[in-house]
Amino acid sequence: MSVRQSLLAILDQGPCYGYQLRAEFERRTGGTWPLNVGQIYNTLDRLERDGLAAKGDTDEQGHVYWQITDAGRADVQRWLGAPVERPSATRDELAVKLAVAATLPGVDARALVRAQRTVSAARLAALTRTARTEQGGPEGLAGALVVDALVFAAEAELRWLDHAEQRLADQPANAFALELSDERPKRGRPVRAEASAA
Amino acid sequence: MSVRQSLLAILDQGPCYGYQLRAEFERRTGGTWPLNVGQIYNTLDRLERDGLAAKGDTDEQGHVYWQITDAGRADVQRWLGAPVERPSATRDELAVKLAVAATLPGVDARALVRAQRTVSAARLAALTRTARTEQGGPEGLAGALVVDALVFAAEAELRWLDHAEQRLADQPANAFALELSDERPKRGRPVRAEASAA
DNA sequence: CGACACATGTAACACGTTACATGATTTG
DNA sequence: CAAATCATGTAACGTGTTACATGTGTCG
Repeated sequence: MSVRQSLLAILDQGPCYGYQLRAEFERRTGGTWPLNVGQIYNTLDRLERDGLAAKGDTDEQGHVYWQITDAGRADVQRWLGAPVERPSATRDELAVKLAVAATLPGVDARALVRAQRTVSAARLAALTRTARTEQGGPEGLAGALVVDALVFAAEAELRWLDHAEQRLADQPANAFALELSDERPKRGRPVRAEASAA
Repeated sequence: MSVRQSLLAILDQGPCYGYQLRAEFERRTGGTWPLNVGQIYNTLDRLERDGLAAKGDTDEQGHVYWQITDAGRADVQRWLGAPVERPSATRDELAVKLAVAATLPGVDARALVRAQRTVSAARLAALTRTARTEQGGPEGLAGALVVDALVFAAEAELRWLDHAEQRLADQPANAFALELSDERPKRGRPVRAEASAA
């Protein structure tokens, strides 16, 4: 969703052609997330399908310019006006993995945590290095913002891993282990506690 | 990817039927991420297509049991053996949005940050409340692990938002603003600095 | 000329997600 | 009986992602 919305927001600044949109997106996000060009045209087609953008004129140089529509402008305003809501928290791949792994009887969860920690720490170090290298100027500022977000997230990941190892260490070896539940749940209407309305 | 892999890892514990898989997944992740049942059957079909699981026998009660295959077992081992690698950092929806928004001339980025902060703080508070309520026992432990991950992430998000507001406050109002770049990049082979190998 | 970047586009796929249809079973 | 849950499954869609085909213009 964020690519689509970002491209639309950029289109709101004025007509653009495909390659230009990619350049603008990468410029405004510090080049942290490279975009496959194909995705641009893809997304543009979908925006057109949804009536948020329209294929416009073609340059003397052959550049195909796209324009935002009124509906698109409204969509951008809605996007910028509303905070990002994570649907009961986006599933975090690492958290899912660790939680599931910790409940598997045969798995050494602590080893997993330690291995992950090494990788995550290396990533944080690399990010910190990047953060120091960030340039000045508007583009650099935006880029710094993004890198900071990644740094903060990486730090949180590390803290969580340490915290998780502590928890695992506090418990006997297989305290998290879960066998497959054999309970055959009874079908049918469950027993309700008390009377409901009317 | 995490749902798919998790289901496969659970299947590695023994044959399961659809509903059971959902129950196991939710049990092992503290019920934090509810799963639509349809997705289970969907995923099972895809696992079968990829040769990682196979449709097995049917119960007297009509339960359709699925089994993991050898290839599936190998896949689980690979999954558990390798750390989670974020492809140059998964795009963070909030970071993208804020970075792009900050570079749009007409947008009040600080207001955006403040609005987001309110929402994020509320989420953190709710999570903290959940964390306190977590139950004991293996399931509770796994659930606590997950909630902790969310708490750490939410804290990082808040810290980043504050940090971002600081950065925005330090700069003159439109320091981040970026016009559409008018540079028409020249086509053709770019000028290389020096000679390359061979 | 050949390599390479610019530029547009198509086709397919992956995973996740939801809506819907169907039926059995149990309980109020 | 009616309602609710358990249970299986189908069909469609959305975004993101990649591979591929095609062509143009420039520079060495």
